[in-house]
Amino acid sequence: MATSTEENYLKTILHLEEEKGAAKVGDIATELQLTSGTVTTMMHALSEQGLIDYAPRKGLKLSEEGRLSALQVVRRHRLIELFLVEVMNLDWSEVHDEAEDLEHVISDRLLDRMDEMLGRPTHDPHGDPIPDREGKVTVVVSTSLAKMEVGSYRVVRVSDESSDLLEWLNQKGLTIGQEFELSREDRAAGILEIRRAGEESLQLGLEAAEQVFVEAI
Amino acid sequence: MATSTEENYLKTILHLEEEKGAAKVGDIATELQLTSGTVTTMMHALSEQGLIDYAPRKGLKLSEEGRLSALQVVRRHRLIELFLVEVMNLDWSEVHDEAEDLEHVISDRLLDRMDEMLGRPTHDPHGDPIPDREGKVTVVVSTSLAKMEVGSYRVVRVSDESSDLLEWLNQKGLTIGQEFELSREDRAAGILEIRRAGEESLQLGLEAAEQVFVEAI
DNA sequence: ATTTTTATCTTGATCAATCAAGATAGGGAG
DNA sequence: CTCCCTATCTTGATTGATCAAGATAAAAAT
Ligand SMILES: [Mn+2]
Ligand SMILES: [Mn+2]
Ligand SMILES: [Mn+2]
Ligand SMILES: [Mn+2]
Repeated sequence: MATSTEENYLKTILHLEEEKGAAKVGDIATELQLTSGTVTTMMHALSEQGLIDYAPRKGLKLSEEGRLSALQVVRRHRLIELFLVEVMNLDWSEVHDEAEDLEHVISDRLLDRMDEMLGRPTHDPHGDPIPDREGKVTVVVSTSLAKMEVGSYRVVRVSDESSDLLEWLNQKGLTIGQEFELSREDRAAGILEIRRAGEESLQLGLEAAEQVFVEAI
Repeated sequence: MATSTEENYLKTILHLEEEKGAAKVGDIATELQLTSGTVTTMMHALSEQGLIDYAPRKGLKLSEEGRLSALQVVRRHRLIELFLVEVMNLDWSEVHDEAEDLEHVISDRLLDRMDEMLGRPTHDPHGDPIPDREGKVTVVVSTSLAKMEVGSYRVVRVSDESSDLLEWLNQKGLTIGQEFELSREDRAAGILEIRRAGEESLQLGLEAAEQVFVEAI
């Protein structure tokens, strides 16, 4: 089996492929906070194991086997996050780091118990889809709030990387499923205004809005 | 902080000190399935960090700090085991291995949630005491069933090392708290006979009885 | 077509954890 | 008092993961 280090590389490559179409050595290094030389070395190792197709200097991509492995890690990560929120009552802002470690040690047995206990859920606390045991993923259609025009929207997904933003969103009640009106977009000032029935209006910066994904309603 | 490898060494040393009075390099090697040279190297590292008092060739023992660290790992291990049995509904025969890994990655935060959820328990599923946050441990008084004479007893603790034995005990209803009568001890043949009201009598070998700890009633 | 830039690669080194093989110290046997 | 046995130690090597510094190739700029 892949070591936890390798699992983290695979997850990062999958993430970059989904985000930017392809994973480059430099991007992997940035995301994992490593030097590119270190990443190059690991690319050889992963290639050796048939987890990626790697042509030095030309590019790399997950092999079918690598993609499945990566999806299994993502599945573990997201199920664990949901478990921590639903069963352990931790806040959605504090489960990511914990899951980052647990995802590498939890047994299939225990994972299945969690899955069962949670009723075979399809989405994690941040709105990300949970791959099923075969690696199938429901696509979540959504656009970053930062790109939207004035109108009515529903929160569909939130980036789980910034704990601070998650805390703020939670405090303001901007959780998954929440509906609201984007009442003003002041691109020059980089500020958006959000309004909900019976609530005070809120302002948030574009950088924050980048992390919130919505669908029109 | 100590690495998981170091945590496992500390736990083993604590175990040996409790079991045999002192931990020797060779015993640590046997228990962790390593060569003695490897253990010697780690002894220098642990000594360096002030976790053990080590005099080459003379002996070693946990320092106060090392003892507390070891007890924290044991606390994590046992709380996790209990959580897996009580909350996750895993069998007491399958939680040890899982806890062996989880004990090194779980956060204080999550551990405390488990502790809270379980009602600040004092004993794990096998009857072993759970050290409190300060490392205080309730002593469990018990003797191995293998050493007992015919009479009435209550199961107080069971070794958690043999998954097979745990499964068998569970199937026969010989769980913690269970009372029974030791009706025959045939030392020559290495067989003990156990009887309970309204149940068929059971036979078990001395090696198995070694692992079951009881108190007279 | 050259030159320059820059991402990627290679190399030599380090650190943790480990083993195999051989050295050694100390407690017991004679 | 010497010899020997055995547990413990030391040494040299390996593997995984990493970095710093320098080499190189492909793309971009001139
Ligand atoms: Mn996450
Ligand atoms: Mn991780
Ligand atoms: Mn255990
Ligand atoms: Mn362990």
